[in-house]
Amino acid sequence: MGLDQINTASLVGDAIGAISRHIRERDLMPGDKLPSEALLSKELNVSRTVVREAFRSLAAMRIIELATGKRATVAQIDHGAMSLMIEHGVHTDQINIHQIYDVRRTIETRIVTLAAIRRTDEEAAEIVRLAGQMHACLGDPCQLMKYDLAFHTALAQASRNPVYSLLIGSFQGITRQTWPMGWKTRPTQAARELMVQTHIDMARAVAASDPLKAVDLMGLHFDESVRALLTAGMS
Amino acid sequence: MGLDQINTASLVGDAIGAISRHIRERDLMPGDKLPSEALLSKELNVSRTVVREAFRSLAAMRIIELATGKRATVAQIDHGAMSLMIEHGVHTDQINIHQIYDVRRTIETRIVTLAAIRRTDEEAAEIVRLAGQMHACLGDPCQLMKYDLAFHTALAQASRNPVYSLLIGSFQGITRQTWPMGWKTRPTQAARELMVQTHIDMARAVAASDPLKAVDLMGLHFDESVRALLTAGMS
DNA sequence: AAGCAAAACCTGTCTGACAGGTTTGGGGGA
DNA sequence: TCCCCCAAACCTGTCAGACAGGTTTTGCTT
Repeated sequence: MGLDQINTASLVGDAIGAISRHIRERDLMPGDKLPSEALLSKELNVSRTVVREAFRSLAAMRIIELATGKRATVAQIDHGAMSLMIEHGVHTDQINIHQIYDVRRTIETRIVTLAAIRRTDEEAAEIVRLAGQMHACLGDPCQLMKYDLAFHTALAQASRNPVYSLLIGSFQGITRQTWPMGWKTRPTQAARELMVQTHIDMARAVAASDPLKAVDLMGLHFDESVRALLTAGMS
Repeated sequence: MGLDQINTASLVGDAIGAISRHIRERDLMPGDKLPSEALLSKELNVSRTVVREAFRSLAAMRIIELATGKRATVAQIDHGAMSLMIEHGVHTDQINIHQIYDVRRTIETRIVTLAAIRRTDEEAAEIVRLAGQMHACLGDPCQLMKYDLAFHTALAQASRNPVYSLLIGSFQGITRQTWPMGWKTRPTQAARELMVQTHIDMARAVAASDPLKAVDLMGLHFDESVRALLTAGMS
C-alpha cells in the first residue's frame, strides 16, 4: 500500500511505483541521486518517454527534483504543490475562504503556543522584527502583506514542527489572493493599526515565552479577520 | 502569481501555467473537459510530448484527471497526492511520527467539536456504527485499523469542512504504516478495550451533540496513543 | 425514431534524433 | 607530484512521426 499502487493499470503508473520503491528500499535521502532515465527505461523495460512522465509526476509532488543535464535527485519537502492544490480547490468552489480560516485558526493557535515555548532567541528576535516591519509599512498594503505572511511563517518555523510549516505554506498561495480583500474592509486607520498592534503584541508574548497570552492574541486576530471578511460580504 | 509561475524556465513549465490559466479563465469546474493534447500542442506551439508532461504534472497534483481515450478533465480535490508527500517526508526523516500526532491532535480536536455541532443524524449513526464495528473487531487488528481510520474520516466529514477531510486523508497513508506499531504496545486486553471504548464514548458524545465531552475524549485518545508510541521506544 | 457500425478522434507508448547542460577522466603544465 | 583545464562521455529537454487500442461522433439502415 502506498506509492507503488496508485496506478497499477498503466506503464507510467508502474514506473512511478518502481521509482518510489527504489527510493524507499535504498533509504535515499534528500539530495541523493536517482538512476538516469536511460538506465531506468532499460531496467523497467519501458521507453524513456514512460520514465520521463513518471519523473514528472513525482517532481510535481515534490518527491523528486529535476534539473537539466543533472540526474534527478530526491527532494526536500516543499509546500509548492500543496499550495497549488488548495488554490485549485478554492477556484473550483470545492473549498471556501471561511473553511480555510477555520483551519488556519485551529493550527495557528497551536503554532503560537509551541512557538512561545520552543522559540530560540534568534527566532524571537526575527518574529518581533517582522511585526515591527508591519507597523512600518502601514501605508503600503503590498509590503504589509509580505511581512504578515513572513510573520506567520516565522511563527510556524519556531514551532519546530515541519508539518505546521508545510501547512502554513500551503495556505499562503490562496491567502495572497484574498488578503487584499480583507485589508480593504478595514477602512479606518484605527482598525488597521489595531490589526498590526495585535501582531506586535503577539510577537512580544512569544518573545516573553507567554503562550497563554499569545494564544489569546491569535484568537483575537482571527476573530477580527473573519469579521472583516464577513463585512466584505464574503459568506 | 500562482499556478502559472512555477517553472517559467522550461516549456513544460510554461505549458503547465497555460493550462492552469485556461482552467481558471474559463472557470472550469470539476468534470469539465480540457482541450486535447494535439490542440494544445498546436496552440502553445510545442510538441505533444511537452503537453503530455504538463498534463502528467497536473494529474499528479490531482488538479486534472487523465483517462485513456477520453479527454482530460478538471479533477475533484483528493488527498492522494498529499498523502504521498507526507509519506515521503516521513520516510526521508524530514518529519517524524510525533510531529504528525501533534498536528492530528490539534485538528482532530477541532474536528470533533465541529462534528458534534454540525453532524446530521445519518452521520451520527454512521460514526456510532463504526465505533461499534471497532469493538466487534477487537481480535483482528487489520480490520480494527480499517474501522479506526474510517471513524476518523467520518468525523472529518461531519465537520462539514472539506479541508479537514483533506488533511485527515493526507495523514491516513502514513498512519496505516505506523498504526500496527501503536497497537502492539497495548499488550493487555484492558488497554486495548480502553482504546476502543474511548472511541465508542466519543461517538456517543458526538451523537448527543456534546462537543465538550467529545473534545475531552479525543484528548484522552491522543494522550494514550502518544504514550503508547513512547513506550514502543519511538522517540 | 431507434439502433448499429464505421469513421474520426484521442490517449498511451515506442523509436530515433539532436541541441544544449553537466560530469569525468586524462593530459599537459607548473 | 600536484593542479588545472579541456575534451569526451553522459544526461536531460524537446521534437517528429508512427501505431495500437479506447471513445465519441456520424450517418446509414431498419
